Amino acid sequence: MKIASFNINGIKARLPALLAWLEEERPDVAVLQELKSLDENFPAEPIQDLGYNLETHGQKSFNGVAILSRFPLEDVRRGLPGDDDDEQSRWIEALVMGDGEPLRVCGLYLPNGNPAPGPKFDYKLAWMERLKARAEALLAAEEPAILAGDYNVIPQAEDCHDPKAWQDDALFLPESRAAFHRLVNLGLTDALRSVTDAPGTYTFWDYQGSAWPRNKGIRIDHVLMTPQAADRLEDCGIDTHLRDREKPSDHVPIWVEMR
DNA sequence: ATGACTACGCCACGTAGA
Repeated sequence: MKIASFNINGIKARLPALLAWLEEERPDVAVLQELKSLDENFPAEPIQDLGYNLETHGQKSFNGVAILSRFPLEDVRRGLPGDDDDEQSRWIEALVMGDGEPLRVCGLYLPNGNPAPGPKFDYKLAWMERLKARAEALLAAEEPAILAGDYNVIPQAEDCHDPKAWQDDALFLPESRAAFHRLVNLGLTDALRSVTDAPGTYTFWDYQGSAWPRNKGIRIDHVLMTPQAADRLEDCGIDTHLRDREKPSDHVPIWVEMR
């Protein structure tokens, strides 16, 4: 089973690119971020026509997450628990009912947090505390689960082209990295780092300043797995080639192959 | 270097992204 995460930076602007990628790579499950669309405006039909069940959690203009699956989805939950006043659409999860044991797939779009310090950074750190609480519950269940998405955190210096350029950024500040490591240290596996320790492995390149041709990227899209899911991990990769296409997202997909 | 992209939305230029 192949599960992928892709920050598409606008479903309306990116539909052709998304459909082409789905047809080529044929992930069994995909979580999407930055839909920037209300659910009622989401172009569901062309995606369903490719054989995907679809669950969205959108909002106007910003944010927005979705799960696509060739298998039936059950127990779909929208919104990260822990703050009933949080109106930003950044979390969706569901049970993927494949051939074997059900797999819980969580799709997340973690807040950017800039400028830091400030209220947006406070929101980011509070959101990460809630994420940790949800992860603790998933781990306590001792079931296969993956948390995939745009984490907006550069975990370590080797995950960015120029650490100095990012040292004051909310994506790389010590508080953000510490919160990410507290999450992983609960007992989750960073899928990409379990298959390679190569530096220069990125998932995002800014549109500005020729960041892509100069490979001035950062690794901020991650797949974290509970032990029961990590035991089934066969491979993990990044579809870097999509960044070379017409009208690309500034992110590229990351995927895992599981038994 | 007062630069720099792209998507969105009360459709014009401000906000947000990272």
